[in-house]
Amino acid sequence: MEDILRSLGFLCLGSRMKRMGEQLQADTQRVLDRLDVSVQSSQYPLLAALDRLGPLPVGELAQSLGVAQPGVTRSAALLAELGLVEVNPSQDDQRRRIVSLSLNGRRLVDQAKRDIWPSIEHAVAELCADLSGPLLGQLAAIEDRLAATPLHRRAENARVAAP
Amino acid sequence: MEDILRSLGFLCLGSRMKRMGEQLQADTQRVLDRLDVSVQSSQYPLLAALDRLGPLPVGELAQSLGVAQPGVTRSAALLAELGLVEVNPSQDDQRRRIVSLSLNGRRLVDQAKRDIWPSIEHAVAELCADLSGPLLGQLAAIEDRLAATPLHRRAENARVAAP
DNA sequence: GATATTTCTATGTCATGTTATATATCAAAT
DNA sequence: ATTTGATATATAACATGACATAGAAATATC
Repeated sequence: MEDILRSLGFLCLGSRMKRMGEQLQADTQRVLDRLDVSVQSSQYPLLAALDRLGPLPVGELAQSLGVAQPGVTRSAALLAELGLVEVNPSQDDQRRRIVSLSLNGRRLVDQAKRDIWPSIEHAVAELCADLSGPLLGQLAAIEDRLAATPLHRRAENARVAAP
Repeated sequence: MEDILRSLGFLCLGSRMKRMGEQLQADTQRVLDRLDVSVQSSQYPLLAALDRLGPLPVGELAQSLGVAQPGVTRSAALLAELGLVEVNPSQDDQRRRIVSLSLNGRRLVDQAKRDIWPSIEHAVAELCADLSGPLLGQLAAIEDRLAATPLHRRAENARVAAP
């Protein structure tokens, strides 16, 4: 069955990248499910940003993540519901709401950094290893590799192989 | 302001590709808006598939596009609402619903193929031109180029430059 | 100092993707 | 021929992205 997005080349590159991204996120989800916390894989960048940059107001968080502000407002509310982040008004500017990791959020991130993220990173790096040449070719190669061995299986192997 | 997805490298490649795909789609939308039809850029792959492969049942269309079947059911219903496709039961198998371009859909695709798609394809190709090396580097270069000159402006230039 | 403007966050609406499941039709098996 | 199972599509429920805009708070202007 012909893959139309691939056939269309540059014309539908946006759709194709979005599709690949969703695929990668879904596969990543399966790895993350080992942590018994019901956080979607798409929420981890926000947690990672807070881990890396410290508490941030909503707007700056949105900028760091490269998404629109309402998305951050909603994600933060969701994660606050789960008890992973706290949202507090800023001292000096009452308009700003500062998002920060809660104690549980801190624990989750630390555990993920130790137990899960390295194997994911390793699996994706392997997925993209030894690729060269034009972008479309590399994307096709990644799609083919993913079809042959899904990411979550690569991550398992990485975990087994790790010392 | 640090771009977290970029900093995280392989770990959040999925989120990053999804973000880039959405950006490209949004930019493409602005080019497509010249056609006075309210079709989202994400619907064009479906139309292009029908143009390229001819009438197809829902399931095969989903496979060709690499998306789940319910998405195609919904998109087809939407495009049928707009009068761009027709959905008819198959002769030999009453379970199957065959999706095909309507007369208006045919017209729209022909116009897009003539007036719009070439400039989009050209703009995206230019965006990705002269890139080499590892994937992450190429993605960063594309992000930088897009930030410098959005795709819709590249497409305009392409249109002006074309003979 | 009152008013106007700007800035920041929240909310409403929509688009589009997913999974799980219901429904309808076809095919197979007894 | 009737029942059983498989297959195709539709629907429901949910997640997450965008944009537009409302509301609150800060800042600027007069």
